[in-house]
Amino acid sequence: MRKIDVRDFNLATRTTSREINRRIVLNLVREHQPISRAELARRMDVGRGKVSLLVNELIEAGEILEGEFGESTRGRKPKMLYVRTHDRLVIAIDVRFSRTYVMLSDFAGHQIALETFDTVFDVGALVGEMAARVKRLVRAHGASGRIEGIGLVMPGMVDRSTGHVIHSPQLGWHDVNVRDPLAEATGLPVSIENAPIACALAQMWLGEASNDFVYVTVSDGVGVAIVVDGQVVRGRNDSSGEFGHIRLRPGGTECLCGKLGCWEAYTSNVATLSHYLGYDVPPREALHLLREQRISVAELIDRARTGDARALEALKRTGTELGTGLSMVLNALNPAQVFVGGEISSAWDLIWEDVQKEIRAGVLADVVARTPIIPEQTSAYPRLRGAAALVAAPIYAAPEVA
Amino acid sequence: MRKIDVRDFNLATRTTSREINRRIVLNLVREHQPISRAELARRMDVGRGKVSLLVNELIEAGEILEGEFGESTRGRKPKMLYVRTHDRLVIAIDVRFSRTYVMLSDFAGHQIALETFDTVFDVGALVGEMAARVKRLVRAHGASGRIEGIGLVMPGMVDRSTGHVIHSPQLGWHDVNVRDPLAEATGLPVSIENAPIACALAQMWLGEASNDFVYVTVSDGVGVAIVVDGQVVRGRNDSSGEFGHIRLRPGGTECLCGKLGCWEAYTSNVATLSHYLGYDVPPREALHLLREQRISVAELIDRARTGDARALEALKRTGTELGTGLSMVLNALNPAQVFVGGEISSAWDLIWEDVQKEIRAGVLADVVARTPIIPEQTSAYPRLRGAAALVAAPIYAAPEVA
DNA sequence: CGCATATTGTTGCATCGTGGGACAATTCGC
DNA sequence: GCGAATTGTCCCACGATGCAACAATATGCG
Repeated sequence: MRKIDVRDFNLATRTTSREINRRIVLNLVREHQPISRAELARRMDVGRGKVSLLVNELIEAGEILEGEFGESTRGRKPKMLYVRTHDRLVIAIDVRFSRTYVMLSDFAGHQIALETFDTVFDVGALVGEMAARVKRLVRAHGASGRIEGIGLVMPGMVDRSTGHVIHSPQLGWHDVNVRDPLAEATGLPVSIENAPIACALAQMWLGEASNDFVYVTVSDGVGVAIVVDGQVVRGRNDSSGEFGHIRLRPGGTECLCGKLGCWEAYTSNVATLSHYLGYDVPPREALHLLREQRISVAELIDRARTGDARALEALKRTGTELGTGLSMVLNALNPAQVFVGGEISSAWDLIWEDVQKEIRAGVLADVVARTPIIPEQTSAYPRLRGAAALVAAPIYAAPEVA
Repeated sequence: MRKIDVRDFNLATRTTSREINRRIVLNLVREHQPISRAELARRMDVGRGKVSLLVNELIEAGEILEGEFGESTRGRKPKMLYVRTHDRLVIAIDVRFSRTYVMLSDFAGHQIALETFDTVFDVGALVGEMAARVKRLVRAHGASGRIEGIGLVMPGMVDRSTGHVIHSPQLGWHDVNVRDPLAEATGLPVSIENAPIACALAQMWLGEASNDFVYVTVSDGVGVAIVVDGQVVRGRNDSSGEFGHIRLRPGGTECLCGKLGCWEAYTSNVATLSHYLGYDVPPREALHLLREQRISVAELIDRARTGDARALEALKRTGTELGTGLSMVLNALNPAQVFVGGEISSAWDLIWEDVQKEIRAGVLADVVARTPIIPEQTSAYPRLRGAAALVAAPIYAAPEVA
């Protein structure tokens, strides 16, 4: 039951019904491919006549295509339908503190080629480097299809509508327009998003997520993307999901944000490192060690697996703190699923007990404690898949109505 | 940008476009009444012809009505349109621990008559008493219109779809069906909801709320209703918004829920009382004092206003804790507005500085600290208005599409 | 093979929606 | 009294759904 916003509503025009139904068909094909027209008609509970019309329009538009004939126990064999993905290409870019990743993928997020380079902090230089890589990738592997756009994941706070990076401590940027220069340099449309939301979009459009979930990213900091009813919750100032800066302990450890006792200060990669090195290492110093790759969480996990008791202890401590924070998220939002991304997820078998124990202790109701918590490995490149999803999602999203 | 749920979608039928546009017209009239057909056409950017059709259908259906002629600088005088509310009546019921409130109101939430009685904890007796009051109110004041339904606000966790009270510590109920017996006893449709969500609905449909906000109720406990994009966020187990049981301090004060250090344990009415009486009063005892009306927060506020320094100190302490918790909510959701309901809101002038100070300290970005925090007086009967909104809202809500 | 049966996909028509312009009714200014 | 502006209604072209009939195709069985 949704209230209509009388200052910003969408009237139904003559073609609205058709658009809605066409989009539903497209999504049904996406989820159930291969699927026949008749099967679609059964699932949608409408006549095959209308489905044929809608399907033919989608084929015309290049959204879906007909494949081989399918099997049937009796009667005419169905012609199976697929979403067209293999020859629709996407450039996905993930800018991180140390390195920038540029991937060429198809519309389903399948990797075709991947390049990386050292991130440069000057806007012009960064855009130039990205554009050069894009052109090279397109020249080398772009023959198999059309490039539909660029999805760009930036660290920090971004304004999706203007394409500006509003604030990025990692890059030292304030209100920098990166979308338009990149679009101009490449001639491709660019969508920009921050990392947690991109990861959430990847799960929603290319993964296994339901329509109401939360994606927690654990890296230098801790970010949370909130998805309600299939929509990302952005908040009034594009700054929802800052669970990382909710205070876990009054007068606790100093956080990179300057406040004391933030959740992030106990469970980020920086914090994990601090757990290992001992608390006399201040967070900024631990951050520098991490960034200069003198030590990494991945290495810590290696050490823990090969018998380093202190490393294991540090990870388990992070797990405990992670569980405490997750119980906050669960209490606040009661999502259907929680995804956890970041290096720490590859130590999930080592820390899960500790995570779970804290969740059980911190959550109000037993059913909520049983919310599925799903680790996602960094090796799956969730950020890059998210960048790809940025380009694909608008094609499949529901039309805005009423 | 919303993802379509392929397991639960709504096809556009032949009449969908009309329904969408009719509902938009209804809401425009609701917000801008009195308004003419021509003005509607301008706001909607469509021809007056279509608006006339839609308006006439709505008049036929009894949703809106024509009033007197309006003014215009030139040309034919417009016939003004109004939402029909005065002769559409609603029964609003608010069941609280000590007393139950039964109100007869019109569709706009305007009170026509109000009765109260001591809450009885036996389901049958409670339903009987409620039904008797409803019948009496309808006999006495119901001549002016048709009763469209009953909105019932229950303390604790409710399942809106089944009409069951799943868990109510205040009443000592577990999984009790209260909706169907009341519907049968009165012959009226009954909608059931918990208190925070009802208050949020009242603000959204009868008040000044935007489409993305949060309603914090402070009473025996602390509850938060979350509204995103004009929709209430219920969560997987109908238990979202339990910010009250996020831990503020490890090993802190015992909460009524049994855990230690919950926000609720520091800012509920029970907590405020504890601040006044001194912390050696355990929460259950403070709760009993409150419930037996040996002392109330309203009285505490009176004392503070008449020079009782300890009372003022207790309130300010509650304000500080309230601010801490609100900063959590702001960090987590970045809503456009926050409403605060409960007895404490009538001491807002006394505590606002303390609230604001904590919000400033606890929130990550300055803009977020400037989120409007709006106290709502209990004298406005937000729960009862919410109960009324329960009946009215489905009439005005957007049709579910795609 | 010949035929009944079942299934898929297409076509046609009735009905109901928007889109847009012409038209009558009404009021004000000159 | 007349022109101009404004409101509300009417009408018709076109687009979308809803439904049923129809053609195409495959299987099973005598």
